Amino acid sequence: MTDTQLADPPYLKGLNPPQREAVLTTEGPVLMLAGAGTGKTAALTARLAHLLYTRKAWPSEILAVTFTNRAAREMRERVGRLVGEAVEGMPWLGTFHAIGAKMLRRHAELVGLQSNFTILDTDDQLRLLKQLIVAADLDEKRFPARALAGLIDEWKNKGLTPGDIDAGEAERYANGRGGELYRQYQDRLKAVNACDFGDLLLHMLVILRRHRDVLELYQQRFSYIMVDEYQDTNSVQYLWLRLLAQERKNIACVGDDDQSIYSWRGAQVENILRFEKDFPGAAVIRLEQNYRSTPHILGAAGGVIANNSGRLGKQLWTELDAGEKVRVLGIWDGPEEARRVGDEIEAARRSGTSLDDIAILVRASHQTREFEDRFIATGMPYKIVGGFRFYERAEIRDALAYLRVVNQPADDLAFERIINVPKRGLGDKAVAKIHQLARAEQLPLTTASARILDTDELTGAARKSLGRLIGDIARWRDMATQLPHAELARQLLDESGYTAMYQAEKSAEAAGRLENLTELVRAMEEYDSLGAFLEHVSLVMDNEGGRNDPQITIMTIHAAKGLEFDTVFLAGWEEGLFPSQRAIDEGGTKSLEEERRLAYVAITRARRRAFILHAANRRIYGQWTSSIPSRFVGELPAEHIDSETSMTGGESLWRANWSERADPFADVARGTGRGPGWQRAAGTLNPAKPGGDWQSRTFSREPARVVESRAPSVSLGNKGRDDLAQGQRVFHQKFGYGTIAAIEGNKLEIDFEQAGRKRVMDSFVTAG
DNA sequence: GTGCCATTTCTTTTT
DNA sequence: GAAATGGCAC
Repeated sequence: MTDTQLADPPYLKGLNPPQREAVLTTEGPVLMLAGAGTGKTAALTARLAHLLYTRKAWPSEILAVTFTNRAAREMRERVGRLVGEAVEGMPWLGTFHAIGAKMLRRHAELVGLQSNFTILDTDDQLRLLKQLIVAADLDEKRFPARALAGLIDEWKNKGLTPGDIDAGEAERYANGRGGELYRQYQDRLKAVNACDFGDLLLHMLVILRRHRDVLELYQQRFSYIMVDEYQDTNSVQYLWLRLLAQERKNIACVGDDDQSIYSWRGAQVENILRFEKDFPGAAVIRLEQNYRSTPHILGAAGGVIANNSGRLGKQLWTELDAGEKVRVLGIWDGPEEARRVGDEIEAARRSGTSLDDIAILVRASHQTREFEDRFIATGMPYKIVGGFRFYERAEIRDALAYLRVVNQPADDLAFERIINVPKRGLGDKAVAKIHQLARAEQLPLTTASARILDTDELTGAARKSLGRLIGDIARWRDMATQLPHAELARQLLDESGYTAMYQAEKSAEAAGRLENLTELVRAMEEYDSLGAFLEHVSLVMDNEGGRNDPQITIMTIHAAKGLEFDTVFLAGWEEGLFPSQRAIDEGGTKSLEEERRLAYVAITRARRRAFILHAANRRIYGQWTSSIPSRFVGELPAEHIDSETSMTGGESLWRANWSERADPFADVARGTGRGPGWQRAAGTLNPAKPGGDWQSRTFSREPARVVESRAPSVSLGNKGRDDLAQGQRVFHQKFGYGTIAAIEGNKLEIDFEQAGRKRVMDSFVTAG
């Protein structure tokens, strides 16, 4: 044993030369090109440990960014194992969004927010946008909120504020009104002291650009910057990093261009391809020894990805034994796929593989269902990662909305969500009135509600129940300062009648929802404050509720990135599903190459055994449709796979349908008009069946209905009114004409000709 | 204002 | 096939 080995700190043990180089090259820019399974995380964590161990930096001086919460958690754990307690002091290890949120809370006022701003989820975001679309007198059918949300997200990912949107960009929504709506949306967010996911990064970028002092503060603080999955950074993230690294240039980025699968979220593979230009003199280190997979698995994955163009190119190699070939199974339909996977899992379990080492990976989250049905029937323990997540469940979001209203009075979206849940007789009419007042006076909905109670705008029942709600909220806010927040949540759910609502409903579903609420309250106990808990919830949509007995993991390929399993089942490798129809129809080669990278990521998750399945028939939108095997199946090198089919009539029927065609994909690729490809594929399967009916259905749409003008009945600025005086005749939507008897601030006492004397807000009347 | 039934749309992928 | 929306009766 040599001295150097003796002197080696523990974190260098077992690292190969390039990995060591990556760890020890601490100064200056470093690009680590790390293929799948090449020990990238090991190198990254060792690097972190090295910086701490050699006292080059304090834990709080290292910025370490990951993409997923899981990756952040894993890194924290692994670093913890290497350096112990010190990891506790690493406040800047996390996802881009978590770090963005943390910074933004400190500087919120610079972009017109308060530091307790709410982070909106997609649901809130869509509701808000819908309101704006309706207010702008647009047909929400023709211009769906989703489309606008996607566009705004895209802009934010590019680092564009409303001011940066030119006419050409704005043209992409509602005949050029996209920019205007974007601005309105941002204004509304500010008004309710909220921001969306994109804002966490965009606001911070704006701040770093505009405020030199803030930028310098962080440039000083972060002696070292590390970025995981660099190939998935989008423009804002890139600009962010470039600003922060500009001074010291100690930035280490890790990535693999072959695993770039987030371009739909604005990721720019170019960022990684351009790194050496951005940071001249960068050390480029390649990790090419694969420690994860057998040669057959690597060969299969390599054969597929080789069909892509413009790759940086890496030569992955392994010392492992050849192992088993990848098995390609052609089966009849979706249920058989689930059955077949279940059987194979049973067999694997009998031969000693733990269920924890097995994963089923799918392209789209709805595919998990088929497996769930089967596994529930056979009693196979499984867990679904992604898909429907804990914090996205309706009851959880309702409960959170209550807490948000308590935590942040201006949270209008949360208030809207719970105002009539459980039902308390406050329907559209009442809500519209509150809205009207809130808009006219620029008030949060809760304040507007309190004010409207002073008037006769609302009738008996509604008024009473709104009064009670507002009173409750005030009381809960009071309680929040005294009670532990979990206890507050318990009482709140009780007193609001929310739990009672589900208790009254005696279904199994309701029981599950109540359980979820209990779990929510339990989870809250782990956080220091209500604010901290809500922050966690909005950034981490998953609840890592601990279960320890072995179970199979079912998840999307996207969710699986960065993970590995002994045995992996890749389901649904059919044209139209994987690659997805969208990719085939719209994105051209670029999208198809991304799908192919997804296939590459999928295969390389496997350590020892991989199964690839494709079904001939599948139910899509509730209709049975035929599909042909994915082109990626055809790209698997023959020497690395074993194919079999369980189709009736064996290989022959399969061949009769597909193999005789020179190019089985020609029909699909050519297409015959718009519409889902499986329908086109079905058409080619069954030429006798006319393809016209669905087409005519698509095109014989009735002309879009003209939406009635919904101009606000009262259009007022937020200034007090100087057009009203005692004795003046005024008009009120509900009470009709009347004469002002008294004015008290913005409250009016009016003698109505029909309705008698009432108190109303001035914003509800027009000078008559 | 609420509840029930008919019609329509929808499926990528995540922070 | 399901979930969300829209129309209609109570």
